Amino acid sequence: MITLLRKNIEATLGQPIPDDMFDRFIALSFEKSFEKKHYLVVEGAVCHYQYFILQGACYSYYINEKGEKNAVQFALENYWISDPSGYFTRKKANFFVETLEPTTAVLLHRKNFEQLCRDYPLYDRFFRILMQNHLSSLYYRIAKTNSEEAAYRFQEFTRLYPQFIQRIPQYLIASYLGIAPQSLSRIRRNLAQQSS
Amino acid sequence: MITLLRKNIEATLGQPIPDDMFDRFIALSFEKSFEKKHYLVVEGAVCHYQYFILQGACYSYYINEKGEKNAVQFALENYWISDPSGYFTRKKANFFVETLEPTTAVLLHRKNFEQLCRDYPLYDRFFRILMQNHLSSLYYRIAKTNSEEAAYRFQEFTRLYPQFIQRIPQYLIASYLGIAPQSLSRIRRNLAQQSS
DNA sequence: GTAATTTCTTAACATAGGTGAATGTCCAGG
DNA sequence: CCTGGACATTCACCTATGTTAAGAAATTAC
Repeated sequence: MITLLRKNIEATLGQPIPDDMFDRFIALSFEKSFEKKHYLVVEGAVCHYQYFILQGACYSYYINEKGEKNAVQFALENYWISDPSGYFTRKKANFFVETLEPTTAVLLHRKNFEQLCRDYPLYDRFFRILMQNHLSSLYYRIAKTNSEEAAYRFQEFTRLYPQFIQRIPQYLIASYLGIAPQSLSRIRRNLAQQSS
Repeated sequence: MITLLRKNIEATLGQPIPDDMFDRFIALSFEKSFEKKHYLVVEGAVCHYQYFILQGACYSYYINEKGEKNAVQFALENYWISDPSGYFTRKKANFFVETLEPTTAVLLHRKNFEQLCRDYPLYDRFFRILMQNHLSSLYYRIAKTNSEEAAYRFQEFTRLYPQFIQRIPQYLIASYLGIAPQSLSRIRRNLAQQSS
């Protein structure tokens, strides 16, 4: 199952990596399984790990003043997830990360992440590219969120992430899109009627 | 004026850098001035440069199907701006970048950026941290956009970026916040009445 | 298998924010 | 100094989405 990680690194870098380089990653990380509804990261606590999902599903979210959950990111197999600002700055996490299914992940501690980058500068590059990709998709998302209607955003979401639709509860998708679950229900109904 | 760049790098890294390292940056980049309303990046074209603003102001935006401009990012002195996905991937830019004032910037070509990272791995780290910071603020922005009302978002914007309010036209701030310029006008009036 | 809980749907009503049009203000260029 | 264009404001009206509440459906726990 761990070969998924190697493939992820090589695909991101656009080149194969030597065995010793990958072995170093394995030596500095470890695999762990979690039950459904387990908190990987808790808001306000320090977030020590970055998670690469081998199996399962989880999501990060933030709770606003009114106490509403707002999904920020989803992660299935082959995705990385963490509290981006907390992990890198060692400050308190802004978001929660919680499993949606029984989940197995590779955990990389911040210290080991830094060690890894020192040992193999190619890992510095790997994480840089990972973040570039992340950044691009976030900009795209912001642009769409600010300028398109909810129905369009939902269609775009199903087009880009068809796997998510199957495995993630609808009320979380609604909050990811910035709308109420009832509104998403209504939108789905309208779209279904139109296409029939 | 170029010392602003050095300070930016050192502040981001959290450590001073040796002279030869900074000189290498100077050797691989160049300074250029632009008039107001000049396009630094054009959507659909390849974006070769990353810009560090020494003086002036510019913004990136995207145009949706209806032909509406949507501000994505603003940049004043001491800010970096580019088309994040186009610059790194060599693919076509998604966004425009345009000056709002006469602007002087340091231009770093993608090839030289890569050279720089090869010559000094600390630059790899610098750009990684730059992106981490960028990523954190984008996540924060998404979370707020999806869960807070426009009036709150505007107040948050003025709190975080008071300098922007002075120098950036209101209709662009409105589009950055995801609302119509008339709505921002209304919001400002309501806030002014409340506080008096 | 049944009860308890969580998620989804529907409907009626409320409201934030969009739209279009008119007017005002401020510059920059001739 | 005048004029055209860009930006900001206001208003009246409209629509997408939020809200509240209820019940249906699906999932989980015992």
